[in-house]
Amino acid sequence: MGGPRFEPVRAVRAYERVVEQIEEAVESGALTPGERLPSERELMVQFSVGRSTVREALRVLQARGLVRSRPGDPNGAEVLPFSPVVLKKSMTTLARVSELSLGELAQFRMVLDATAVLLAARLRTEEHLAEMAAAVEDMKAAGATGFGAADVAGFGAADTAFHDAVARAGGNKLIQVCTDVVRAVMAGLVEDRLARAPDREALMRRGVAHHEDVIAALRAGDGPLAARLTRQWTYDSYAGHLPADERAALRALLE
Amino acid sequence: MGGPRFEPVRAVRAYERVVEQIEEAVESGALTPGERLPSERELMVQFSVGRSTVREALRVLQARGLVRSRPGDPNGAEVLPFSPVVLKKSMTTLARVSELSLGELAQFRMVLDATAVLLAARLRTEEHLAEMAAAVEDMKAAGATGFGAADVAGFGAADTAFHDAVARAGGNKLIQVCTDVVRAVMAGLVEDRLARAPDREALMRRGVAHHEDVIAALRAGDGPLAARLTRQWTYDSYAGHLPADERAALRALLE
DNA sequence: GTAGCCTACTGGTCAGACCAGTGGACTAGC
DNA sequence: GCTAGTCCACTGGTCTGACCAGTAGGCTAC
Repeated sequence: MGGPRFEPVRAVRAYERVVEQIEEAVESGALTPGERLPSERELMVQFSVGRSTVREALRVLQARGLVRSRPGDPNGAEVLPFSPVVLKKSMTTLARVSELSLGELAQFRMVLDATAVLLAARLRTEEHLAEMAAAVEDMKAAGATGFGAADVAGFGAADTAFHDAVARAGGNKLIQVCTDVVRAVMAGLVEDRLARAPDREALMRRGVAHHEDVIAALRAGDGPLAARLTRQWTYDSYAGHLPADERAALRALLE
Repeated sequence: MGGPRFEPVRAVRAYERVVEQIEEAVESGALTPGERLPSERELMVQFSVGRSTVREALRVLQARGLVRSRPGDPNGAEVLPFSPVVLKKSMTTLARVSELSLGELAQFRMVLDATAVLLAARLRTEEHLAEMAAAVEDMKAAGATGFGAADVAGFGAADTAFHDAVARAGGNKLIQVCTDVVRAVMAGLVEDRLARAPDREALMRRGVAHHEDVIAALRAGDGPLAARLTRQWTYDSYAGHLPADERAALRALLE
């Protein structure tokens, strides 16, 4: 302990203080989603700063997904409910600049998807099961009409709906958001490969069968079985796209 | 298919196009971390927009963690390496507004930590093991000098260093970042409870023993054992802070 | 009663100005 | 020759004032 510890003085910009105050109001619940902020000209009076300062603050808040502003709107900026788009954005950035490999994404997803179904086996309701069944029906429909690009997209949307229902049934919002984000990132990496796969018809059929097996396991309350099925499915889906070392690592997670 | 599909025309703001171009340059690697952007006045010429537009674009890029600008810097804004602070920020927001419970965080962390050690058992090098051992020594040191608030903080820092080394050994950057973020969020939720715990001395001692067990398992290459130890440790650490239903869900993940 | 216009707002953008801070060039002193 | 100090060109941060296009609600004329 050598005397008083000085901290570097950090110039705190005016717009940062504006951001802080509004952010605090939103996160503390003083401003709820759907409510409106005062107009920029009103805010510049309340904070006694210039309009450019207000605007920069609003830009930051918008980038964080807290508010949205529309030109011409007679009301001010709208407070938004939380949405994972910012999380998705930063995770996509992480994937791009950190060069996340497909294998790392697959590991992450395999583990979290398996956890989601394990939890869902305990907590699922009939409504959840019905939603999953409906999603599987959509997958069948997309598979029945043909196997063009639109159908592959529809199949993917139904698949997402299925996993979303599972994640909600599991009751863990963090897992729900993260698996959703990673699914989107991975879809961006392999979508064209999948759409052009010559055996995509067989793949889709096996996918439907797999999801039905999972629903059956969830209905029976057999979490470990559902988790095993999910892990195996993830492995089967991506192992073919991975180099040998990443494939081995993924296999190690199968248990 | 009913005729051409019209998309809603979205007014694309000028600053958004500026953001896009710079973002693309950064993510594609045309601009590498440490490089400098031109000054705002130079950018406003290159993009032929006003300075406020340039500034709003830079604010957005700064909020996304891509650049940083300092007043008075004769160079322009600096391109930053990826850092998980934005990810952490949005996950913290998720935790606050979505009311993520401690149980959800614990589930997430238990599963990912266990995965990290499982992978680390396969891929760990002697350097990784040495780093982990050093972190454990730091934990011992923090525990030996006393049990004040500063020592608890030091203990936590060493604990973070340990888990960071494990995650790096596992080779999955996504898991590394996510566990780090969640650890920070959870620490914010329970730190005061932990610092005031009357039995924190015993807790810290058991923590040291646990981490040494994990290192031994990793050295032996026994991933499943290391994973089991990790899960159990997470459960023991947080079960006491959870309501009954969340505790039961967490126990279900122990396997 | 309704279609259309009018108007008072909104946010988006620009131009220009000033300030405080930075860092490099330049210079005076040793 | 080298250092300490000054100076200056330039930076980002902020404010002012202005204009435009878009929106919504009220008003008017049919």
